Formats: sequence, C-alpha cells, structure tokens
Amino acid sequence: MGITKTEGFDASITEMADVLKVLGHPARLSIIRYLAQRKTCVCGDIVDELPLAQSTISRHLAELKRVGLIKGTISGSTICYCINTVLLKEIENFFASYSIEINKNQNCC
Amino acid sequence: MGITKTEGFDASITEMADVLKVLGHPARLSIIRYLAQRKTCVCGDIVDELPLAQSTISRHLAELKRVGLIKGTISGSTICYCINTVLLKEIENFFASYSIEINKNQNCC
DNA sequence: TGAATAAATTATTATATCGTAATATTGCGA
DNA sequence: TCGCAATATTACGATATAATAATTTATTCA
Repeated sequence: MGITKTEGFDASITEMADVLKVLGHPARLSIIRYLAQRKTCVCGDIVDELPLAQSTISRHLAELKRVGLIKGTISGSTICYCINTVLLKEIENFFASYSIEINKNQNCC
Repeated sequence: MGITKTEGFDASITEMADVLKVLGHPARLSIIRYLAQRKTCVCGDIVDELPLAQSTISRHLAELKRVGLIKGTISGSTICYCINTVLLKEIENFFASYSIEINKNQNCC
C-alpha cells in the first residue's frame, strides 16, 4: 500500500490501527464472526466456510494470528483456532471510550 | 492491495470491513481520536495536528468521509469536520455483540 | 514404509494504497 | 478584480496486499 508513516503517531494508535487494518477485510472479519458464533474453538473446517482457496485462507489466518486476534494450537493432525477474547474486548473498550468522550456537545454539523 | 474478493461474503460483513479498513491507519485513527477528544466539530486545524502533508491529510479525510465516519460542512472559507457518532456506535455494538456471543465456552486454546 | 490428508510456505501476478509535489478550486477581503 | 488562504484534485513513484497455483512440511493410518 505504499509506505505508511508511523513516526509521529502514538504507539497505541499505531498498534490499534494495525489490528483494525487486519479486521478490515471481508475474509478475516468473516473468520472472526465464524469463530465467535461457534462459541468454541474450530479445527480445520474454516476452509469450507469461505469462498477462497486454502492458501489464501492460510495467509489470512496468519495475519489474524500475527496481531493476536486468534490463537492456534496444534491438535493432532489439524490446528485448532479460537478468538483472543481479551483483545476483542480491548477493541470494544477502545470504541466505547470514544463514544463516551463525545455525545456531549457535538452541534455544528 | 490486490483484488479483494467480495462476492460470497455477506454485505453487512463487507460494509463493516470497509469501515474498519479505513480506521486501520494511524493517520485516520488519529483524526478520529482528535475529533472525539475535542468534543466538538473542528474547523481547519487538523493539518497542524498530524505529521503529514496537506494533500495527504485531505485524502485521508476524504476516505473517512466516504465511509461515513465523519461529516464535513462548509463553514465560510474553512470546512468543519465532526464525527458521525451513529456509525461509531454501530461499530461499538458490532464488537460488543461478538463479545457477548463468546465468553461462554471457549476452552481448548 | 508409503499413500493420503491438512496446513503452511513460496513464487507470481495483478491491483490498491501511501505520501507528496504540483496544480486547481473556492471563498473572502482589500 | 487581484491576491491570499484553505482545501481538494491530479499525477506519480514506491511499496504493500490479495489471490492463487505449486510446492513443501508435517501427521495419520493402512
């Protein structure tokens, strides 16, 4: 995407932006939704859920793992994925804190 | 970034992914934070807040506007920006709903 | 051992995005 | 009208990302 400047921004902002960027893709967001709806860890069958090739999904899973949104543990011949609920909660709190800050005197637009 | 496949995904997921992708950049997330902290609409001085060229910021503002995260109204010779609190709340609810769905029987990882 | 299965990695191609300079546009005051 | 100030647009080079086929690396089971 071209170079994204990071110097000059707060580290916390840069980190959150990185997480949100990873979530900002239909396939990866679908994976998160699928894991959330299943309410449990999912082994193997993610490939069957998405209209993408196996290698593509593997790369998306690697991205989700890189930023800590999912955890994967080897379980026999397959790998078991589940959501990192702590990070998901952090994202929720991130937006909640902004909502609290506003909603007071927005008026000109 | 290469072609992002959209067919085969729910429209709601694709839309949310689009919004999150826009938020997934330090400059744009900083703009949102700045607007949130100021608790009011901001006219003009966004360029002074970020370590980027004016044209770059203008492009980021256009992206934020495209997905509806901010609203801009012309106010004399300057343009007045403020957050679309409705959409921000929707994002918060989006993550909150996932958190509710989980937190029950995650156990294997 | 060897075939079958599952996931990751690599290489490749096409496309999107970042940042910026240069330029254009718009509104306002002198 | 002229020129200034603020913002948007365009064009460009550099880089990142998406998707996939092909390959590789385990792991299970006959």
